[in-house]
Amino acid sequence: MTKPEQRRRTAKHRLLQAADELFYNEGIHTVGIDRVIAHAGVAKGSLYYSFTGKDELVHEYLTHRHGKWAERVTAGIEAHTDPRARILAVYDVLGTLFAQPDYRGCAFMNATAEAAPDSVEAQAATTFRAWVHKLFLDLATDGDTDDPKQLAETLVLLYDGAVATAQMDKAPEAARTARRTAELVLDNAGMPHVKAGAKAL
Amino acid sequence: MTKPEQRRRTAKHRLLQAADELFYNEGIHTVGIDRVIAHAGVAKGSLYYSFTGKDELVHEYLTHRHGKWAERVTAGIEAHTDPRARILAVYDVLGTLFAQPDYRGCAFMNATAEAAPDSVEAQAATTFRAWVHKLFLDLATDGDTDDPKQLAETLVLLYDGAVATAQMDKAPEAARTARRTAELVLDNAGMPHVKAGAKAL
DNA sequence: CTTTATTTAGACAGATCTGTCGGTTACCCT
DNA sequence: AGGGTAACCGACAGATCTGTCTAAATAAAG
Repeated sequence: MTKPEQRRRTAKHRLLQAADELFYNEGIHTVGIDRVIAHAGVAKGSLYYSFTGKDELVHEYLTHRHGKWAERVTAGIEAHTDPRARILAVYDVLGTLFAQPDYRGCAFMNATAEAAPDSVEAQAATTFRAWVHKLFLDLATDGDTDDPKQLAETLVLLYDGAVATAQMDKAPEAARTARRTAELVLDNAGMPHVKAGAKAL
Repeated sequence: MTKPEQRRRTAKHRLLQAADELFYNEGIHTVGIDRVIAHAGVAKGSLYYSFTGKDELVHEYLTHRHGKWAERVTAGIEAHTDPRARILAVYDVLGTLFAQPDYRGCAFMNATAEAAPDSVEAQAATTFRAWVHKLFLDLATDGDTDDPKQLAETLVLLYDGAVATAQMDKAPEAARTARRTAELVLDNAGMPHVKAGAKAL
């Protein structure tokens, strides 16, 4: 709006981008739609033309966060073939996340913190958590261990621990701590070390 | 208020109690002072007579949470003398916390999620985190290990992981997962197992 | 070019939220 | 009894927040 430069993307897209930045950085309840439309450089009418209301905007914000994060994690995993390396890769991706200067924790944990039990936030958080669990359960099942389910639970806990510690203490190194501990857990579960190459990519 | 029964405790005390319940269960930004005074059965004037404003109420809410939790953890620790047992006791206390039906995560993590950088919430969270780190660093130093600092970091990560997982998945068993993993970490750090009794309390 | 979809600006309603103020009532201590 | 503190009630100001609406400008598409 500031300048009559040609409209970059659609209003809906810009709203989503503004919502992503503001909701993540400052919290969902904290940020009003006035702030969102101002940051997007868009009229208020466009928000209610593109979305049914703030709830839908929040829902799409979380959905997109989920999608982007899943892509990033999947890419990190798929760079390796060895089951053990694929698991550890998740914590390396976490490390790159924590290194971002604007890191402010998991969008779903933060949303849950201020969400009512049956809100869109809680809904999105539930499907996100299902994804996290499936992720680690699949990875753990690919390894040759006694109790992949318990292993997966432990890996999820290390994942959550890294995310929370990194946020609360502004400590990006939590990713390495989690990774180191994960290695210990994998050793204990009888997950074999890398045999040959697999440094793919 | 409902009945003219003799005033139970002071208005300030009831406000604090109401704030504790509502802020913890529903979030700080979500709950307005009208809800707080209604739940406390107290006039609005009493709030601004006892506190300078909502911020102070929030600050005292978090301070009291900190104090009560510290007491509880300390009590759990002091039931043991063996360094290893004292560390593991923390995760057992977490287990009793998660078992509470109203458990909704760490008040300080939740507060941080919706807090501005220099808010009272952020302030209280900082001193809480300092306490957590000192707690584990002291415990780790008491054990006879090579790198107590790194050990403490790992234990904090497991603590945070348990707290976060238990909240997100409504999974109280995360405490046992964290404890099990902590044992593994302690073994690896060369922390000796219980020699004799210490099953105090 | 003409129709349709998208976007804009701003005013407005209705709710809610924090904080203030004035006047009144109950309690405690001396 | 008297004086001060604590608590009450309710109304109000001012801000903010979600959502609606109108009417016009602009883009896209046939």
